[in-house]
Amino acid sequence: MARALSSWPSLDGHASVVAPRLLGSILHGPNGAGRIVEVEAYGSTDDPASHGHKGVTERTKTVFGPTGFLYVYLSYGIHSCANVVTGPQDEGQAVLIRAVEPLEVTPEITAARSRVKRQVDISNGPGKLCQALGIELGHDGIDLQQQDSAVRLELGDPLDPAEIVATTRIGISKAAEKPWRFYILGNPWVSKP
DNA sequence: ATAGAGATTGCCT
DNA sequence: GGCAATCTCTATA
Repeated sequence: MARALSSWPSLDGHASVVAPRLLGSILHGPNGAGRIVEVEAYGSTDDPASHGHKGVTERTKTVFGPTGFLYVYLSYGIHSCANVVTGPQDEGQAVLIRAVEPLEVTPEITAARSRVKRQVDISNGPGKLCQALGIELGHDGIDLQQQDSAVRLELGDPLDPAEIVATTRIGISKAAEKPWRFYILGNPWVSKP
């Protein structure tokens, strides 16, 4: 039995495998673009901390959709957080983008993050980068591979493993021991080096 | 129906 | 360092 080929083969693996592969890639949003410097993997049935763990809901249906699509959810009822759907379709896996380094701090980004004091506070957190790049709930479910999407992903070459740090995830209580947070060693935009 | 936790952030003391 | 803001989902009645 062959299953349908993924439209984006390099993302068609377990989130914990795909996550480090996304480091160094460019995320484009309405306000500008940023280089991904920190991510976290969320699995499905193997990961109690994942939104996909308990099956499809109105909020999480995108996670069970095609690989390479954007999953945006509202965190604490306030902040948008952006994820890349990975893994075989219908499994409910995704990679949370936790921090980006802006390629250029555009006027739109500055306006969206006008209260920051330190430069890195523009986008060194999952809610912050969404606000900076202009990613909102309404972008949930769009195809990151399409060139004309409001939010899209430009895959870069895989980084040297020596540049990547793997450690535990932040802000969760379940499955907190899994080393599924990945960031670029020495990058100042990482939220918690 | 109601209560409580949650992949966060920013302002307060 | 503490805590409010405020949406979604789950558990309990």
